[in-house]
Order: sequence, then structure tokens, then C-alpha cells
Amino acid sequence: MFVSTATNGIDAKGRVSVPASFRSNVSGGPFDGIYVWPSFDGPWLEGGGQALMDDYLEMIEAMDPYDEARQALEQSIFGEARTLSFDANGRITLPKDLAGHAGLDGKATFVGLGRRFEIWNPDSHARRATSARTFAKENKLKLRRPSRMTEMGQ
Amino acid sequence: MFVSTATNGIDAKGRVSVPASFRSNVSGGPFDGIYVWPSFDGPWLEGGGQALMDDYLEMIEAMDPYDEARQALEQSIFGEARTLSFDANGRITLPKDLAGHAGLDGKATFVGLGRRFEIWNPDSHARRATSARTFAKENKLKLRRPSRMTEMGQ
DNA sequence: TTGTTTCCCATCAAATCCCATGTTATCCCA
DNA sequence: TGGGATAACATGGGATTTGATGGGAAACAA
Repeated sequence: MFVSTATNGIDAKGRVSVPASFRSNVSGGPFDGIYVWPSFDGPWLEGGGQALMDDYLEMIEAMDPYDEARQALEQSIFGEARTLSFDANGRITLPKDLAGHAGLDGKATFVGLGRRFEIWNPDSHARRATSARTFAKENKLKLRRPSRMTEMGQ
Repeated sequence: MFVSTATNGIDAKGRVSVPASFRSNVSGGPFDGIYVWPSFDGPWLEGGGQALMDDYLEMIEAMDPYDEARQALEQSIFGEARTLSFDANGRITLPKDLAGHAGLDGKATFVGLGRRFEIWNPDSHARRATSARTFAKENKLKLRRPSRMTEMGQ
């Protein structure tokens, strides 16, 4: 599970270290890396491992093949996603267009969100974290257990 | 899984490089190439590897033999598809009629969509990507978890 | 022949690999 | 518990490989 927040530097080649705990979270499969795409909600990046993409594929394929929403989601997730594999030191190279979408310049903040994570400009993220905390406080009563227990692996 | 978008040039001989990640995605089988056919939805091409064609065959064979829809799909997919094999550098030669259907002229945009991919005129695709992003944002709630529980993490 | 397709080789940029280094966190033992 | 030893992590730069592309020669077809 992706948890915690870490800010790492982006070097002149566009390389950035992925937090070690994120890396160990996606290790094991044949693809040693992550999937990253621009959020269609705002100026940040969405990311996850193979398992997340498999889930999205399953959810999208459950939709009607010629549903316009399905085609838009296919395009905006799979069409925009990049496979970024780790180098020997656990870094990825962020393509310029992705860095541009998120306004990344020299530093990137990785935010673990359970089954997926986000990559933010550190300043933007600080502002968002503040407002999210307020919003969480106002909505804390919405946090409740599902009526029937469901299993969640580790 | 086919992901990401890449635009490559079409040379005077009609050759175009298939993105390396697409190639590795279809490698392994006896047929070293891809299947491509004109979309019956609009001016672009549909494509995939052997696995995709096997899936379509399975789905179509599950239909009644004289179902009109079955015959239309057989004709529009298998009847129109071409097998385009890679040359030593990973290029295919696009037949003129396929290039014509998609309005390809000098450049081709490959769009990974999970199990399959599409080939677009770069300008047409840019317009579609923009509208798809808006539409995806408005319809993201249609992405539902499958009813059966899945585990978190990788 | 004439035009077309397939194969082969050359080139250039970009992505990847490899090695070195500083810094922090963890371990281990007295 | 203190403190040195060790390992893990993040970072920088050079060397090497891969990927995309262009053009020519050989095989094939009309």
C-alpha cells in the first residue's frame, strides 16, 4: 500500500528517485517500474503499479464498449500513461510533458494514497494538504465501516 | 498492455516505426507483427497483437452462426484486417488504403488503449485527446470497482 | 524492363546503464 | 545506552545501448 509523502529532487536529466517504500510496493512482478499519467482533474500526476492498471483495465472493460465515457477514460488513462521503469538506483526519468502538466521544476512530491499515488509540485501540494485537512475535519463523520466486512489484503 | 501515445514519421515507402513498447508487447508468439484494420467508427485504425485477435475470435464464435451482427463483425474485423509484420528495425509498411482511411500523411500517432491500440492522424488525435480529457473528468464516477473484492497493493 | 517490395547497413539523438559519492538511517556490540 | 560499523537511500556525471529514421541494393512481380 502506498503511504506517506516524500519530496525528491529532479536532476538535469529529468531523473527523480521514487521513494523506497513505493518501490518495494510494486516489486515482484515482471515490470520493475510504475505507470504515471497526467490527472484529468488538475495539475498533478497520477501513478501506480501493474496491479492498479490491471484494476483500471478490468473496470473499463466492464463498461459498454461504445459508451462514450468508456472511450474517454481509455484515452485519458491508458492513452496518456507512461511506463517508467526504475534504473539501478530506483529512479525514473520523468518525460518533459508530464513534468510540465504538474508544474514540476527541480523537485517532486510523492503522495501515497493507498492503492495509488500522486506526484505534485511541492508548493502546490503544501497548499492542497492544508485545505484537505480542513475538509477532512468537516467531513470526518463520513468515515465509517462498510455494513458488511470486506477483505483487504495487507 | 498497450499504453502511452507516440507519433512517428511515415517515410516515402510508407514505412513507420511501431513504438518499441508496443513491439515488446506482442513479441513472443510465432507472428512477429501486428493486426491493423480500419475502425468502423471513424477515420482511424484499430490494431492489436495475436492475443487480441484470439479474443475477438472467441467472442464472435460465442455468437449464433447466422446472427446478422456476427456476420457484420466478422466482415468488419477479420475481413478488413491486415497482418503487418515488422522489418529488422521494427517498422511496418502501411498499405495505402489504410493510410487513406485514417487520413495519414507523413506522420502517425499510436495510442495505447490497454488490450488494443489505435493509429491516428496526429492533428485529429490532438483534438480527440482534448475533448476526451474533459469528458473523462465529467464521467469519472462511472468507473466502478468490480463487485468482487480485490486486494490492495501489488 | 519497370515498378514495387523486402532486406541490409549507416546515422543521430535520446534513453538507459554503470560507476562514484555524500548523507542518512539502521545495526551491532561493548 | 553510547557510538562506531554497516547498509540503505538519494544524487551526479560519463559511457554505452537502444530506438527512430533515411537511403541503397537485391529479390520479386507485372
